[in-house]
Amino acid sequence: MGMQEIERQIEIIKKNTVEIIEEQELKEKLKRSIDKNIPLRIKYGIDPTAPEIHLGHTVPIKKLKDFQDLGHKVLFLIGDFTARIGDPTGRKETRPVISEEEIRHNLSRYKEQVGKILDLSKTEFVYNSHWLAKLTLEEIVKLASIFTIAQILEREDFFNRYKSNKPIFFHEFLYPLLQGYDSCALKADVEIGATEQKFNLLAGRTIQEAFGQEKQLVITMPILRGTDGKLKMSKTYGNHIPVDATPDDMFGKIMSIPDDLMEEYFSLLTSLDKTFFKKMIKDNPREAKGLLAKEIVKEFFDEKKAEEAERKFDKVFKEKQIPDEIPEFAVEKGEVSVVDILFNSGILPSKMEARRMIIQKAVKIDNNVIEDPYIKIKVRDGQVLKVGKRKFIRLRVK
RNA sequence: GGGCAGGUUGCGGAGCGGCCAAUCGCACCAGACUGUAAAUCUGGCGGCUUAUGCCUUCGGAGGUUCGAAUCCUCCCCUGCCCA
Repeated sequence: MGMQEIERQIEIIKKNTVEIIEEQELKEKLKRSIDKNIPLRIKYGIDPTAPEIHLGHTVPIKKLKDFQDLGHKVLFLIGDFTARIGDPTGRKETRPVISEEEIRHNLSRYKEQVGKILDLSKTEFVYNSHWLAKLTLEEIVKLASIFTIAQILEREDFFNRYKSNKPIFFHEFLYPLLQGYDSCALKADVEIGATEQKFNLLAGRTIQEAFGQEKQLVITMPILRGTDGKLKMSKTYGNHIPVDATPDDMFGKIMSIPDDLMEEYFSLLTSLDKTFFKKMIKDNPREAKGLLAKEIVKEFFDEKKAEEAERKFDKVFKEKQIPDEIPEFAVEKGEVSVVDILFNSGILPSKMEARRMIIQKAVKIDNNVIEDPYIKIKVRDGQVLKVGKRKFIRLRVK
């Protein structure tokens, strides 16, 4: 049974991965795990400053779920200490220390979101401040002595910044070292991360070895592109789909992705058969996208919610009707400036913007385009004001 | 510590005494076209009760000038080179 079980597990583990370093080590670790009945320790770390998980994060988290289903132990690392440094991207510098309270708050949010994929009762949440805050200077120096500057500069981000005369702060060098040290502290057998994490993940191996531990396996997962179809999904780029979006919102966002992205989403975010969805994308892209959206919503909510989201979506965008529930805004009796309504209801950020929208014929009342930016109207109770394609507001007379 | 080059509206990057709310590209928003797609085309993209008007903005604080993002002084920050 041993060999077959190993092969079975490897097949599941390999799905959707970009790279496994080293596959031979995986076999050995699995063999020992099965023989001795000791689960592998699977590490995955996140940055707790942004307590919002999006579909991009779910790609590696789904891999964790695979491991969990195979009986291994998932260690979900909250990088509360490393967050103070910030994973070097050149975008942000040292971040403020987050408070105990924020951490606790964020953790509950994480659990809620991660719980949509992982079995929380089998997941251990750990904080790296527990060991990193206690490091002595001596230990830090030892850590720093494991790498040369040239090695650290191999990291793509550092290299690019160095080359283009952009600032690299010394503490940023610490980030991969500390992340690697986390692997020691956790005695990780496997660390999972997106491909962009490869350098940090490999640092874990080096550091574990330097500390006399067995090296962790590194499994890299593809980076999901965002709704724009170009850049990686990230809140900073505004192209993300949050896990805790409403079903309707999630559905809508998925429908807005470019066609080219469908295959990637099907493959990384659903468990549908590849031949099946490939054919469907080719034959009927619109239908395929609808199915994709429904499948993903179903994964995070349930079938009923998914179908409802689809219905609402079709209603607004296919049939061009007014959505079921829209926000209301009360206006005075008598003549009211449309610009004022647009601004005061919060639907647009400024009056200038409101005027521009009207000039661009983006504003409609009960489906009649408003042309005059200075017009005042007498509102009838229940009229619907529409801006662009997706902003609606129902007017109520006070 | 010294020398040089820089810090401009979300980002990149022009401007270098008035015509600058500030070229342009990206992002974003709207319209047309559609499958709410994408691509493309067009327009917009600091704010203000409607403006040949006013206010805020070009690292920070002062100053010169009728007038400064543009000149001067000091300060802060970044890169490169030297030590």
